[in-house]
Parts: sequence; C-alpha cells; structure tokens
Amino acid sequence: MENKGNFGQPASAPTARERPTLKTIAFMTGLGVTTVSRALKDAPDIGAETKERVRMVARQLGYQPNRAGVRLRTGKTNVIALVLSIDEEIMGFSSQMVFGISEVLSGTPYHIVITPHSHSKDPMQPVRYILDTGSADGVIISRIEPDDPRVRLLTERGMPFATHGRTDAGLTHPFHDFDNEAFAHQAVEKLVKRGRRRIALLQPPSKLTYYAHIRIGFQTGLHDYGAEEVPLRVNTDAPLADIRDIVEVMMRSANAPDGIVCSAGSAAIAVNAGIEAAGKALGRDLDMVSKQSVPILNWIRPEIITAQEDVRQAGREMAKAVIARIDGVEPELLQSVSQPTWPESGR
Amino acid sequence: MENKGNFGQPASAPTARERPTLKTIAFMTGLGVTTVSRALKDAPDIGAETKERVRMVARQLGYQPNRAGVRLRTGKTNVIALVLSIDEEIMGFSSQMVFGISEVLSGTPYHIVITPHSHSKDPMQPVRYILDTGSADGVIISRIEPDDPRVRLLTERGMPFATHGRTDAGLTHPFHDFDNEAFAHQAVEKLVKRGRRRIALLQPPSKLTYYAHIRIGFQTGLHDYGAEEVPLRVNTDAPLADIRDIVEVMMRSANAPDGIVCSAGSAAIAVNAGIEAAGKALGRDLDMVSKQSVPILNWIRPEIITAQEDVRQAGREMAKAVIARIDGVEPELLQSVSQPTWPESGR
DNA sequence: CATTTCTACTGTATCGTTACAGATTGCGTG
DNA sequence: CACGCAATCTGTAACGATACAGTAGAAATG
Repeated sequence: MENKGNFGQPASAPTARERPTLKTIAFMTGLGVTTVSRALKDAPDIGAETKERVRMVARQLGYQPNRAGVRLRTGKTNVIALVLSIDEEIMGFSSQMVFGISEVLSGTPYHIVITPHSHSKDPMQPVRYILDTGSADGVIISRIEPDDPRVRLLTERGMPFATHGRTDAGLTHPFHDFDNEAFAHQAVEKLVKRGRRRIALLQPPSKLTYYAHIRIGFQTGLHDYGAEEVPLRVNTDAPLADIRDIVEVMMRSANAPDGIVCSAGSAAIAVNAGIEAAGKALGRDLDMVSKQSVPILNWIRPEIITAQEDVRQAGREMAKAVIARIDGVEPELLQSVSQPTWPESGR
Repeated sequence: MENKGNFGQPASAPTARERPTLKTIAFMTGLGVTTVSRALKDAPDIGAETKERVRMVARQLGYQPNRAGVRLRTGKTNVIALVLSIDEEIMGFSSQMVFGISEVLSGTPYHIVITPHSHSKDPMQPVRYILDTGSADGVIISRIEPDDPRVRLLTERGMPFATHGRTDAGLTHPFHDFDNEAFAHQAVEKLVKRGRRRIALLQPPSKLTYYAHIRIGFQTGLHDYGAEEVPLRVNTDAPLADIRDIVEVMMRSANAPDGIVCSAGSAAIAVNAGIEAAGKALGRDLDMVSKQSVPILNWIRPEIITAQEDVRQAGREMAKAVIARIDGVEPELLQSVSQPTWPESGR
C-alpha cells in the first residue's frame, strides 16, 4: 500500500521499478516537467520534434498520469458515477447497463463507480453525496420521475448527467429512453391481431415517468384496434408472489382477460405463474406480450410474445451522452429513444 | 520574545460556499492545519479538548477529507476494484454481488469501481492495470481456476484481494466460496430419494476450480446412494441454445437419464426447455436439481428442486475480507465457505 | 543597432493531505 | 536556577500534475 522510495535527493533518479511520473520522463528527455506535461497534451507552444520525443519515452516507460495528481490539481475526477437502486431488480438489468457503460468508458480515462442506494430510502442522498464531495465528473441515474428532484438538483449544480428515462417538467437534459409508448401500442396490436379484445395491463408504478408512456400507448392501442381494458390492480414493483396471486384471481374470475401486456420481464414470470395456476394456457385461452431486457421469457414459455429492450445499448448511449455533456455538448443533442424490437419467437 | 510569526499568509478566508478543507477548520478553530489533521485522526499528541472542538467544527461544516489529497499524499485510494467478466452472466448474478459488496462498503470510506473485461480476452489485463496504476487498495475477482495466474500475481505484488472461489495450488489467500461439493452430493441424494438412479450432470467448464468440487460431490453422491452417471457433453458456459439442443437429444435417446443435476440457474432454464422439447415432464419422467443465485427457477417450473447460493452474502463476505486484508489480517482467517440452502419448494 | 515579436521551454506556486522535525509552555527536579 | 521532560501544537516539505508568468534565443522590424 505504499509506493515511494525516492527521498532526499534533488533532480530525480530513474529508480527503475517505480511507477514513472512526469519527473521521470523529464529526467530521461532532459526537459522540464512542465514541458513534458504540455508536450503530452499536445500544447501548441511545444516543438513538434520535442513532442515526438516525449511521446516515445512516455510510451516506452508505460507512463500513465497519476489520477490523484490530476484530480487534486484540476478537480477532474475521471469518474462516472452510476447510481443504482439496489431493490431495482431481480434479473440482470443493471449488470447489462454496467457492461454497456463500461464498453464505452474502456476507451477513455474514465472509471465507473457504483453508488447504490435503497429507493425506499432517500433517493437524493447519493446524488447529494456526489455533488458535495465532487466525487465524479458525471452521473447516470435511472427510475426517473416526471419532475425528478435529482434531475433538478444536478441541473442546478451544473453536474453533467444522463438519465435512463425522461422527465416531463420542462427540463432539458441528456437521456436515453425506451419507447414504452410504442411498445404498449404495438403490444395491443399484436394481441388484437391474434383475436384478443379484453386486455389487462401490468403497468409500472405510477410515479415513474414511463407509467404515462405505457398508459398512453396502451390506451391509444385499445382505441385504434378496438379492444377494451380489464383492470389489474398491481404494478411491476410488487413482490412476485403478489403479482402471481392477483393474476391468478383475475384469471379465475368471470371477466378474465384474453390478453395481457406486461411492462417488465421479471414480472412476466410471475404473471405466467398466475396464469398457469388458474389453469389457463397461453396461446389457447389468452396471449401475453411482455418487454424484457434479457432474453429469458421465451425459454420459460415460447408462447410469450416478447419485445426486447436493449439495456446494454442504453448503457452505451448514456455513457456517450454524459461524456459529451462533460465536453460541453448541448443537452438537446444528447437525447435518444430506442424502439422495441420483436425477435421472431423461436428461442 | 519577538515573535513576528506569520507574515504574508493571512490564514484563510472562510469563503462560505466552498467545500471545507482542513484549512477551513484550522481557520475556524484558530489551530494549525497539522493539528486539525491529527486531531481528526485521534492522534495521541493532541489535547482531548482540542480534539473535541475540532470534531465539532468539522461535523458542523460537513467536512469530508478530499480523496485526491489523501490519495496523492499517502497512496491510499480508498477504492475496491471489482473485476467482472462481462460474458459471465445472463441473470443478475453480478448485480447481487455488487449490492452485497456495497452494503459493506457503505459504512466505510471505500468506493467500488467496476473493472470489466471479456474473459475470452486476456483475463490478466485488468489485474495488471490495477497493479500498474495502483488504482485500488483491494481487488475482488471471480471465476477462479485451480492455479489462477491472477491470484499468483496479486499475491506476489502484495495487493490485498479476495476471490469468489478457491484455488488449489498451495496459495493461501482470502476467499469466499459456495460449497459446490456439498451441493452436488446433496443433489444426488435428493434425486435418489425420489427414486432416480440414472443421473446426468450439467457441469461448469473444467478449467474452473469448482468443476472438481462439483465432480467430487457428484461422484461420491453416486457412490454413496447407489446411482450411475449418464454423460452429458456440454457445460454451463455453453450458449443456452446448445444446452437445450443437447439435452433434448439426450432426453430422446434410449438411455435418457431420470435425474439431472445442474450447476447454474441460467443453464437450468435451457435444460428445462430441452426436457420439455423432448416431451418429457419434470416430476413424472425425471427430476432436476439446480443451484441458483436468484430465486427464479421455481417460478418457471415448481418441480425443479433448487438450492440457493446467496451471492449477495458472498459479496458481503468478500468485501469484509478484502478490507480486513488491507488492515493486515492474516489471509488464513479470511476464508469462508457457504452451505447450500434448500428452500421448501413452493415460492 | 536597438527593439519588438516569435518560438520553445522552464520555474514556481498550488490543489489538500500527511510525515517529520521542530517549537512552545509548564513544571517537577536536583 | 538551570535542566530535562511531557504535553501540545505548528511550519515545511513533499506526493504528481498543471496554470501562469516568465526567460532565453533567434528572427523580423524600424
């Protein structure tokens, strides 16, 4: 856990095994530390030949700037903080996002730090921590609400960030979102095309922005294709056991739906269990459409009609967006919405 | 007597909105920066009353030490690096581990940095990076091999670390592992108790240490309970489609097994699909036992006999182990193995 | 020829923290 | 009364990088 050995003496001895610093390069090239620093960042007041020499030596030594030095002097942390809700998921949702993000960051000096929190507790806490300690250059958050206080705070403090999901309160900020409205609309279409007309919706919690997107897509779908809604009093955040039980009751009732639209892959598993518990069969008594972020549902029941939400891609988009924002690109230009894809059933 | 003392430097202006530093506290208490620093770390040469005062002011200001300052001066990064293989998982395996780790780290100054890599590429690369740049105080790695080169390198360089899985080459190091031998043994027992005698094993890739653990548990199980193995030529790392197809072929063949032991939850889903594709039914024609890290299998088929591997707990254990190791605790004392738990089926 | 203007480099101070080597004061001792 | 010794507290110099204000030398200008 310690690293120096270089005491006392003036200029600098190469000290073979130590990690190279600007001083090492300066010593080897016979230049000043400042020159080396500026040469490596391609400053205009350094001679071309000198730059070349410095770069060669730096490469040769495997020089990597000391992050603490840079951070202390410039305030640049080279860190992107990913704020995750630990009760957010059962499936590999956030892993995929992490991997997408790191794909993009791997070509940059940025590191990714995970800042978890329980969304039952204060969701502002991690954001405040990051702002107060200046521990990141950029932030990625999810589970966005229409007037999300985190978005407000981050904007107000000028911290670059990207969100997974949109807001709806006149704030302009980078985001990536899945087109949940299109998904819900298309889901209804698929069901109606299979002759289903009485459709239930397992929707997200109403405080999240995409609740409205799902609702609108669903309702215009019902209208456009001439179907009606069978109410379902539970949302995707409920414990799987609750979802199962409520779906079972619904499926046993007189006005059971003949179609279900499900807004989350993990919940779909519970819905399926509820359907089976009621003695109904997908494809025969009813059809189900679900979105999923990991291709798993068709392994469980090939009959489930699935739309893919590419969360890894979302991670990539958001990582690119935050970095662009850090580099001063206007937020308007850093917004994207991805369309649902409907893989041909099969496996 | 002539103490001209401080000339030039007027200690420091409070500058209300700035982030407080030691200097701020020094200014407010009228003490020197050094004194404040030492007071906050409860050094023995600082008066009790002074410490109290410093602590009060620090708390009042919401002082948090600047990580870059500490890191630059001491070399301590306060970072734990989690090295993850991005193709490691489909399910929420690594998320659960991340959350377990952060539970423990949340009470400490440590941050968690995710360092991903593709295990098809060079698995040493992230470890080398961390060592070369000194970017973490401790490392957590998984997918351990019997003579894992990463374990060798980390040990050699004196970097504190913990592994998810054991090695088998005379190296002593902190680890947390799931008792795969016990799992496989008990799995065979469960199957035989249900009257199954011809058992197939879906095993992990042979290069990983726990391959041997699974094999031994399985084989002693076969021996102890009087069953025989039906060979299955595929491992848990194979694409799910391959697993499904191979299982289907096996289940259609003349000597189809009447029991299957499966070493990974995601693979079990594919195995189940293969079984169903062959027209066989769990509980009737055969039984399956699988381990899982996320309670999902019984939602798919209640008949699957599942053992729970608590990956979140593993994350907690490893985080505690790395920190203890950083604090100088002997590696021998930082090893733990968790037992499979067999939740009563149902949900 | 003196002066300005470039070009190419360099020294110093600084970010926040801590290791280290002093200071200062009070007080008990011989 | 000088001395030693605790008990407290403090200034300085790093750690590695960069912003800023120079400087030296050569070339262009008047």
